[in-house]
Amino acid sequence: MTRSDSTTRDGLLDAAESLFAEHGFASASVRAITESAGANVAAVNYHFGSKLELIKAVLERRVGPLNAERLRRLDLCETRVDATLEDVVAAFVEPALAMVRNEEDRTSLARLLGNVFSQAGAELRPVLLDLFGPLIERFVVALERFLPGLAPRQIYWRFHFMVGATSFTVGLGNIAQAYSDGACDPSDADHLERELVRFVAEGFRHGARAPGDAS
Amino acid sequence: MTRSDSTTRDGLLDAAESLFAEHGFASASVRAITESAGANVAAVNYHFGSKLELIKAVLERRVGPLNAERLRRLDLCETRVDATLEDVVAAFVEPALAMVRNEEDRTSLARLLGNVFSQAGAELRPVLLDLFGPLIERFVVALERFLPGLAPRQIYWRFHFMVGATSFTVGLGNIAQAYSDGACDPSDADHLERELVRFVAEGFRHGARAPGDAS
DNA sequence: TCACGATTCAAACATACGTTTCAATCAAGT
DNA sequence: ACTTGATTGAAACGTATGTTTGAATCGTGA
Repeated sequence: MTRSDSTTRDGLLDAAESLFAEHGFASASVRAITESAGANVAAVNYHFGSKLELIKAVLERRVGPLNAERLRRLDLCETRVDATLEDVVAAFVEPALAMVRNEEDRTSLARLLGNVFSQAGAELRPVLLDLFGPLIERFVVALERFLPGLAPRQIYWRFHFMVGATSFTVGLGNIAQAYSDGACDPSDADHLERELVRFVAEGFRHGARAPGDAS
Repeated sequence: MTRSDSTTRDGLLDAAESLFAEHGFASASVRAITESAGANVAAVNYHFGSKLELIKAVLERRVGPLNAERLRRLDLCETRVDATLEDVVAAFVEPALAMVRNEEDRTSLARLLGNVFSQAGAELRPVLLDLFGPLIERFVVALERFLPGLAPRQIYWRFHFMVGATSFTVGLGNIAQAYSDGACDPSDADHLERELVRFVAEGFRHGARAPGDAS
């Protein structure tokens, strides 16, 4: 059995992802993870070297494809002349929301990624910056094209607000259902997507000139 | 020495707050907290009963006054006839940002509150809903007045987005400085406040009629 | 001065943690 | 069938965790 199709390894990643999402990185123990995966306690250290490396592997397995999809959609925005600010925002937001879509297991990957920044200790911060840094650069450049007249710090801050609103919604959208007495329905993904994209786009837009307006 | 002016008790709250913010609830140990407070290991269990009760006490000490201030400012909005949507948003956002303002110690209370929702395990969720439930109700009612024509679920979702953007900024505003190459300066609180309030207000506003317009 | 409740202290409690060890087992290659 | 390297298993490693204990200490009112 070669390293790339080890079912134990994948089982550990799945179990770890689920338990990290449910209890946080620190509180999900190696023992709970290996037991949930039906593997031996030593399996984590054999396949990944340490718990920290396990965390990195879990993150990279999800964040990589997610950000790749975001960039793919951003590319589309930049080639089409009729693209709008909403399209750029959707390129960032929708791939994240798509992970919660039709996801019966709410304790899984979605909440994990939503809370990744908040839960990440100092040792994970560099890893996250590596994973998100290039993405941020590309998005800010694209946004500048759609938001002439805004200072860089304004674009960066508003981008930050977008990340916050998106992460919070992906990670904790289900609690909105609780405190709104059911008015918020996270399973109505179409409505949620539309609301979030327009909320963010309008927030971005204010104070900027129309794209192409050089006045 | 009466219970209300125990310097050990307050020292524990201070130390716990700082360490919770820096390492998270799970990773900050009772031993590290008591040592940082210059107290005995048993002090936490003597004064609070358990680590979980300590966490609750730390939260209530900060969230109580914060939300009281938010409601005080919301009252002002509801009595003044010339209040705007921006004022309502500011009533929610600014008291939170004020905690980071002029705060040299970035590892302290601010980040703690920003990440409270994400870090809270299942056992803290009810506590948070108790602390924030009434606040949310009041704000949603106030927002409905300024946003006629919006469905309740729209107001609730956008409120959710506001909480996300605010929490993320309060808790992790310093990382924006990192990935923006210094373009974002969290110490320029005036600019940050203005940007966040307007971002959120414009996000709220879109699709609603003007206040008082019954068409 | 004494007594009493409140508080602090060092020490130990039982349990959980991440990790390591090394023998047993397995899947292929020869 | 035998060897070899990869993988798994049970057990133990050392350390850290939250909590409890019981004696020592403190402040204060009688």
